[in-house]
Amino acid sequence: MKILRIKKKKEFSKILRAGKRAHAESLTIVFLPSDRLKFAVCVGKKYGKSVVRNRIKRLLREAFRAHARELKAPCLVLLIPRAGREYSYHAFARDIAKVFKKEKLA
RNA sequence: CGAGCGGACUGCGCGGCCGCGGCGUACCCCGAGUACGACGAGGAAAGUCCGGGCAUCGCAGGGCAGGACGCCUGAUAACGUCAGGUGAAGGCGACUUCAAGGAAAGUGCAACAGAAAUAGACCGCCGCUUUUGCGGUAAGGAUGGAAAGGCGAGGUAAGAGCUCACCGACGGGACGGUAACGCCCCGUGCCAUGUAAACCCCGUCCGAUGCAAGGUUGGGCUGUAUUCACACGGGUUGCCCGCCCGAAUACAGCCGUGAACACCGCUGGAGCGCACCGGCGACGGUGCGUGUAGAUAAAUGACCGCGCUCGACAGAACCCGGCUUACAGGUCCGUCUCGAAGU
RNA sequence: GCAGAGAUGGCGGAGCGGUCGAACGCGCACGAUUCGAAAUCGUGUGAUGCAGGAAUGUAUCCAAGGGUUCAAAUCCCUUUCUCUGCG
Repeated sequence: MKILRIKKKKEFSKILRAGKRAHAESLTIVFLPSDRLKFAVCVGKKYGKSVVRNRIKRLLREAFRAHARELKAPCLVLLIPRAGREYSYHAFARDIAKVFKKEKLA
């Protein structure tokens, strides 16, 4: 399954309006069933300087990529990290897997 | 050996594996396809504080207003930058720091204190007069950031550049230097505080807007209304003059419609490296070599192994030249400086 | 990315070279009024260090650091943070 990016503003507002939210310790996941597998990460200015924001985005993208193959059905996914002091790949990966299992997507 | 000063450089490395970005090549089921290949953030990419390129509006013509800079000479595309000097301040020294023009063009301001603040007599001192006042005086006291150069001697009723020496200031001249300025000589008893990062004066410079600039495609027709060639409307920098345009704007109807989109701008440029030549230097010239990010919800990460000093500040967004600020450490250079010891 | 504005007591917000620790309003504390409360009226009210039994006195502080000036919340420079506009 090809992994695509969500880019248009219309798609973002559609997910935020109709999607389902799932909360974990390190992040919040918003998802909506669709015909294609697409995702995006949401990292605004409140998370820190550009270096910090880029770091968070990379970790989230990598964590999602690692677990995306486990998904049964294609859907639109939005990853929103919880603002804090420490951000780690392992925490993100663990929580993504946990949410997929809990919501019976995987 | 210890403590410094100045300058230059560097900014974890190597291997494996799964991914990311545009580019090139190949293949196919031609599509936001697949495979392979080389390449892929910084010294500050930052702050946006200056200067340019570039682009559009315009025509850039003038005046006023406004802004920036400010010792001298040079470098440069340009600068508020850089280099070499001058002066002042600091350091034993190597060296470092400085918005460093003009206060006899004018205006303003200088609270409180103090007798008095750009002008003067409170105490004191001296003379006259006799209960007190009048005059002289800027040595001393007291206030203040500042009280009409400082200090010593002469002089005097007491004093005072009143006179003289030295220092300072101002004016003139000679010499050296492109110049800032330095140095020497002569003269003037010395017309007079500070502030120009207060207004200002003098000199030099500045059109406006910033890639969300801007360009390509983004349709055509009809009707109505308003304003208008005897100076009205619109545009032009804040204002005035002047100049430019001849049409502009709004609404309605019909067909057309991806449009907060796509492509261009978008990286070959005052480019980088080396050598030689000119120059104290900034820098310039010549020759040879080199091809080195270009995203747009926005590319560098995860895991494993090894090494060590255990990895700081930090992420390109049109491009350059500077400035400023942040930064774990490490390396190199100097007929550099001071101190100690030895010879 | 580009352009611009601001930061003053617990909060809002004047002051823009001297008498300014700083107007005014809100809040807070105490008092009056009331059986009690609200409303109203009056008085007071910044923080920290040092001295003092206390009253009080004194030094520093207007985002932070430096500069100009006799004197800076105010003028100049640098930094930090906050806010606004721009197809």
